[in-house]
Amino acid sequence: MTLRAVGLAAGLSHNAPYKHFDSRNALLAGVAAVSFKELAKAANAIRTSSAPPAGKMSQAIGLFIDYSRQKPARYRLLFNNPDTAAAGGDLKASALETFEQFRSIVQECQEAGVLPDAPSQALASLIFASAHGLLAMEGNGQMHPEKGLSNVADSMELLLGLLGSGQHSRK
Amino acid sequence: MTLRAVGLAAGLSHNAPYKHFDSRNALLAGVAAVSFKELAKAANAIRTSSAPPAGKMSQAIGLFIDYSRQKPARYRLLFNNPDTAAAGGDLKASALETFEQFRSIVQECQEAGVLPDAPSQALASLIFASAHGLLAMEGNGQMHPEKGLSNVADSMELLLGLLGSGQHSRK
DNA sequence: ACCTGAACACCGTTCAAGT
DNA sequence: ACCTGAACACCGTTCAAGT
Repeated sequence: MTLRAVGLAAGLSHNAPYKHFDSRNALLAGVAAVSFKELAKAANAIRTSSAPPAGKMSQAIGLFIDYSRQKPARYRLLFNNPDTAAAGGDLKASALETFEQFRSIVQECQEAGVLPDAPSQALASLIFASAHGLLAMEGNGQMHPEKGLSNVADSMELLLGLLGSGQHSRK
Repeated sequence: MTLRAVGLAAGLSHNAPYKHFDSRNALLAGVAAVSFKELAKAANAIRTSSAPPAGKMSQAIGLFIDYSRQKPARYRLLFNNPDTAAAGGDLKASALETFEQFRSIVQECQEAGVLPDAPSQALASLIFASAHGLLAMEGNGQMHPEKGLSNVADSMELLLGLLGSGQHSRK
């Protein structure tokens, strides 16, 4: 993404963006902030739905997978960018809210006996990091069938299945 | 990394690199190729050591963690770069060999009953992707203690512990 | 208040020319 | 065979100037 292309797309000069943002990074931080707000909203809709815990988990994972595939550059901006991670304010708040929705779903799964006992934050972080790693590899084109890893969704199902087996439902 | 800096560091002109590599990407692919060869060698040393399977697994994970921390840019070049992933030849061969060493260690762990039954390739890919996701987040500065995820090694121990529990040693 | 145009210091890359 | 210097088409950023 070049600032010159942004100006052109807006029908303005190549440095018109500077009248609205301090720098290229500031513009990207603005984009990341509104994107994280959307994502937090979508995650909240999943968490507050009437689906069973395991269903919410699948939907949440699906949300990240779809986002990464439909908007790969945006996904990288949100989840694979040091500058975005270093930001504070609204951006950080929305990012933490998104994670909190996910953590809450993990906790529901634990209470339903489909995920093992462990601090829900640590387990949620681990599951998210796994999805993130798989999506990063897919985005980089590292998903070779030779590695037995040709599908993010299947890999996440394997993970959740292995974590879930050995659990007993406490319903 | 700029080609001009490379030329300067070698005491040559800014475009001397073009006499040895077709482009900036080609130079980076060359660096990636030798780096993957080193990594494959280190992974092989771990696999053929006399440590128990679980110990080899810890050492292999530690190898990636140390590499990411000591040479973060190199780690990203090897594991987070579309151009590197798209390369073939020596580079691809060394990358696949590194993965094969890791897969073999995973299989040993399965046979020792410390990792669950599953296709070893799929399980190895999943475990590696998890480590990769955690390392990417650490490298981006996304490892906030607020998320209960302040340490890559601890998170991987949690993963391996959860995968291992429910297994019975078959020795 | 918002925008433009020229300019600056960088890039990767190309190419003619040197030894 | 290997290297250099000038040049080209890009960047992000700055700044004086326009309305």
